[in-house]
Amino acid sequence: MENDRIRKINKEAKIFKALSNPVRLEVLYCLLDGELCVCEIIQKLEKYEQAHISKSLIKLKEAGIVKDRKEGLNVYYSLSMECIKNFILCLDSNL
Amino acid sequence: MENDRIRKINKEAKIFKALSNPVRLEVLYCLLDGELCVCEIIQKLEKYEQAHISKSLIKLKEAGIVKDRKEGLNVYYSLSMECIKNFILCLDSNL
DNA sequence: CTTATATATTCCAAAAATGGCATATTATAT
DNA sequence: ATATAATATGCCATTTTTGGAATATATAAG
Repeated sequence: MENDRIRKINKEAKIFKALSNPVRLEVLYCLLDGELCVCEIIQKLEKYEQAHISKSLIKLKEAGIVKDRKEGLNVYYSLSMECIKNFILCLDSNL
Repeated sequence: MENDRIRKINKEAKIFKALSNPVRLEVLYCLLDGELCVCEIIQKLEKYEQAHISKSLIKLKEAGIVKDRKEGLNVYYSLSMECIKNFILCLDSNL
């Protein structure tokens, strides 16, 4: 159906929108090598506020780019799309 | 230098931002199979205004995603990054 | 039950994106 | 010089995003 195509495009647009912000990209970079808890990401990106990083992760999650997993007090995030990592690395080597 | 990293991230964010809009994505889809002039894109996407499509192409161009080539009255646009097509196709098969 | 730690949420003003409409530019042909 | 076709640009009201500061929630430990 034509509507499927439109739904797909909108979903893709949402993915790209989630990636269109430098802070969210930095957060994503942190996850390229594997799962991290929020606190570890906060340590790596200390220049940003905790709330900012939390919001960034949630936006990435809503777009389906990362998934999360709760363990005690911590929440662990990791990439959930193979495509994304490849693309980021491809961009990286071409910019 | 650390600044290089930041410049790179900002450039990537710009690329993602350019792709974060459904109309611009539809325009990009038109170009996946090769070069087209603006008038051909307008025909394919007749539901959108000419000005809207023109602006979309320019935004994609500013992000470095497409390049253009003038020939008489026409302007031909085409993809300028290999990564992008691969990523779009990968997304497409996973959504 | 109180405290501490990790993470998420709310509120909000400033900044940026969106898209419609009108208009401008550029190139070609007559 | 004029007309026409293809494309780009400017203006602008509306919507959306951004990020800071404060606050809330959840889990664990004492």
